[in-house]
Amino acid sequence: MKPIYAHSFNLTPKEAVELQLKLKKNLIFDSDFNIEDVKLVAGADVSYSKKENMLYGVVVILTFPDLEVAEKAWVKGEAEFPYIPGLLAFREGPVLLEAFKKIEREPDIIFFDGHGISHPRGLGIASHLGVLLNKSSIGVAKKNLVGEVFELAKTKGATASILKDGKEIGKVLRTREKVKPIYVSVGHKIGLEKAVDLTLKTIGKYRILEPIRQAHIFSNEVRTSKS
DNA sequence: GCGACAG
DNA sequence: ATCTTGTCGC
Repeated sequence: MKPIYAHSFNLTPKEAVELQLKLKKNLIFDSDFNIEDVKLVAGADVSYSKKENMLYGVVVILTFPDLEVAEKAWVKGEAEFPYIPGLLAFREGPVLLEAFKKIEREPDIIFFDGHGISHPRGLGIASHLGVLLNKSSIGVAKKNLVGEVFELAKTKGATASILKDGKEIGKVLRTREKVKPIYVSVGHKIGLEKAVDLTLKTIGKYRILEPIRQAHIFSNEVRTSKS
């Protein structure tokens, strides 16, 4: 995969915020995305070596709806931007984009480990990289970042709104009965209902959806064995 | 000023 | 996220 847009990630936090506001204008919501046409889904994640200050970005391609791993790519790169809530894409984006360049198969959609538009300025890592790659994307986080989260039933598949300024910016989703929920928001080129629906369809036997789970496992493998 | 704060 | 041991629960 190749990004259609490119920009420097070598920015100050203030410049990064300004860029987010510009990139946000490229977001497309609720396009004619069809879950029935999905053949391949991607999961992207990053692991970090504190000792070496290195990031390991990985992309895993899974078949859909069978969820079998079909392709993997990884890239090691120096962590040049600090972790700042709201600016995660500037830390993890570079190494993930390099990993996407190595991927040969074209996924129909990408799941990112982090938020989409459920973000202080409406442009989390899933939205940001979705725009640069011109690809449908969904943000799936394990913790909330902004907005008010409502209670949800204990049953698998239960959802509740994440509201900010009176608007629904994402959904909390229970992926397994009585297990902590995950936080789903639109990244790019898809609507919230379909994003939640597709996320639920990528749940295997665990709390975390298979695309992200496999990416997480793989990123830890490359960090601990191939470094 | 204070508290919150994806990975 | 990483570092890091044992421990509680299905």
